[in-house]
Formats: sequence, C-alpha cells, structure tokens
Amino acid sequence: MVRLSKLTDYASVILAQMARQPDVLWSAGQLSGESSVPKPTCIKLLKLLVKGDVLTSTQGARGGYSLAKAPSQIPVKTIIEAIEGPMAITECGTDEALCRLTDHCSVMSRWRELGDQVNYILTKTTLEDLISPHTLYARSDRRIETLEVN
Amino acid sequence: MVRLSKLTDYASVILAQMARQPDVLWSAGQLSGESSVPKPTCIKLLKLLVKGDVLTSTQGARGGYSLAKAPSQIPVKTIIEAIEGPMAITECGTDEALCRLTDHCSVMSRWRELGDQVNYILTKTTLEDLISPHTLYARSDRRIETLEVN
DNA sequence: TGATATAGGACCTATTCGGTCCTATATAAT
DNA sequence: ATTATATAGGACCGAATAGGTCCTATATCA
Repeated sequence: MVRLSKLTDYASVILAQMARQPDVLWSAGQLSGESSVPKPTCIKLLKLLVKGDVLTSTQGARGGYSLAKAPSQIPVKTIIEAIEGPMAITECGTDEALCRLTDHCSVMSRWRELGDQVNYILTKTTLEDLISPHTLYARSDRRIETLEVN
Repeated sequence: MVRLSKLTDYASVILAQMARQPDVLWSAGQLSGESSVPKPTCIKLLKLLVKGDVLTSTQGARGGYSLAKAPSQIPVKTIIEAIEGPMAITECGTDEALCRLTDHCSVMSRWRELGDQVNYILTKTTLEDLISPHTLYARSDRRIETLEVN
C-alpha cells in the first residue's frame, strides 16, 4: 500500500520534462531520450497518459505529445490513475462471507474514510508541486501538519 | 497505490473482533470462526501480526493470541506493515539510469513528502478508530479537512 | 505422556506488473 | 500519389508478487 509503481515513477519523470517546456510538442523518441525510459515503455506510458486526459496527442509526421492542461491543473491523483487504473481503497463485495459479518462494513467505512483523506492529498497536489524545487510543506494551503513520522 | 490488500482487510476484521473483547485469549480456530477467514490464512495472519508486535501469543494447550497494546496504541500503519511489509513510497537506487537524471531526485523528493503525509495519517489513526462506529471526521484532532473528493 | 496450541518454514497457484512487439491509421513532405 | 514519420490500439510474454495451503517442530496444560 502507498507504494509508487515503477511505471508511475517513470511517468512522473517524463511529465516533469514536459512541464518544464510546456509549449514543445514532444515525440516519444525525444522523451525516451531525455528521460532514460526505454522507448517501448515510454510509448506505452504516453498512450496511457493520453487516455487519462493528462496529455494530448497530435498524430502523423511531426506529431507528438503535449500537456493537456497547465501543470497546476493536473493532480497527481490523475497521473497515478492514468497509469495504474482507478484506485479504491478496497472493492467491497468481493468476499461474500466477510460482507455478511456484522461489523465488517463498519470497519470498511473507516478504511474508506482513510482512503478519502489520502485522496484529498493526492488531489490537492499537482504536477506543478512535483516539479517544484521547494518542499510541499512550504505551501501553507497544502500543508497537512508538521510531522515527525519516520 | 493506496489499495488495501485482501490480507490486510482480513487482518483488520480479526483485530476488530479481538479489540472488542481485549481480555480474551483467542485461539486461531476461534478467530477463524468469528471472522469467516479460512483457518490456514487466519493462522498465517496471526503469526505476521505477532512478528509485527500487534499481537502477543501464548504457546501450548489453551494458548492463543491477544492484543499487544490497547487499541488506541496500535496505529493502522503498524497493522498494514505487519501484513504487507515496510512501505516506502519508492526505493531509490533501483534504476541507475533514472538516478543519474538531473531532476529525478528532486521529483522523488516530492513524492516522498507526499508519502510522509500519508504516513502521518496512517500513524495517527489507530485500531480504536477502526472499530469505532463514528466517522473519523468527527474527531477534530485527526481531521485533515472537510473534503468533497469523489 | 498425550492433547492442544503456536512457530516457522516450504511450497504452489493465480494474478498483476513490467516490458516488448505488431499492425493500423493519421499527417507532412516530396 | 507516395513515402517517411508519427501515434493508436491491441496482443503477448516473462518475472514478481499476492493469496492460500501444508508440514514439521516446539511449548504448555491436563
């Protein structure tokens, strides 16, 4: 849980590159070169990001990819879901026996609330934050709290 | 990302059962019966929870398991890590090529800060909250913010 | 000593993840 | 028109992980 997949890691590097020069139309080959992500994988990621409305594409010769919106308008949640698919904390109903338990649904409600809080953070944080050289905590509007968690 | 594994789901149901009657010494058989979790899997989970210091065990005939601490002293992060292993948002160093990129480490720092925020939530929320019939948001000391995230 | 528990493994299967490749389609330049 | 260059949308495969089972050893109580 709460682990960034390798592909999402790659995607964030690619997107960071694009966000730094938002007006360029990037080809898959260019991005692969700049990001060190192997071309076939890079292509796959770009397609997923288009499908997830993070990027727009231009087909044909001299075509390529560019950001669909300003970096500040792209939540990291959108990026993660574009690569890894929709994220629910857990799909209820998969296990009939558990669902019949008196309190299972109650416990799941708490888990879901926890998931909502995580969702909130991932929605508030954007690609702009990701490419910023400054720590997230410096921005008061997205600071959760100062923390000493290991 | 941010998905509860099936085994952690099971574990939370088992722990909820135990937390409701903290002074009982539960055998694996009893817990399997109460929780509808198949016995072999239940046993495996209980062992993991002992190793993770969530439970204590008493060996031998009439032995069993009980909570190692009060429910309010057991963060859900501890439970998750007992079942799924330590959770880092991502292990740096796995990919040499990426690590050499100028800005990859900067982007990863942001991801890591995001992970810290999630960690904070999971550390503040405890087993007691999980078994509570009341929403997490009712508790001002752990409220992040009211949210309208889908 | 026997019955009942947990301890700590090994082990297998199913699913997911990471990665590659192939064919079709769209566009621009010649 | 034709060719070169690009993305679109799949299928596909191997590796890693998750889920689940089982076996043997050890500890405790009656």
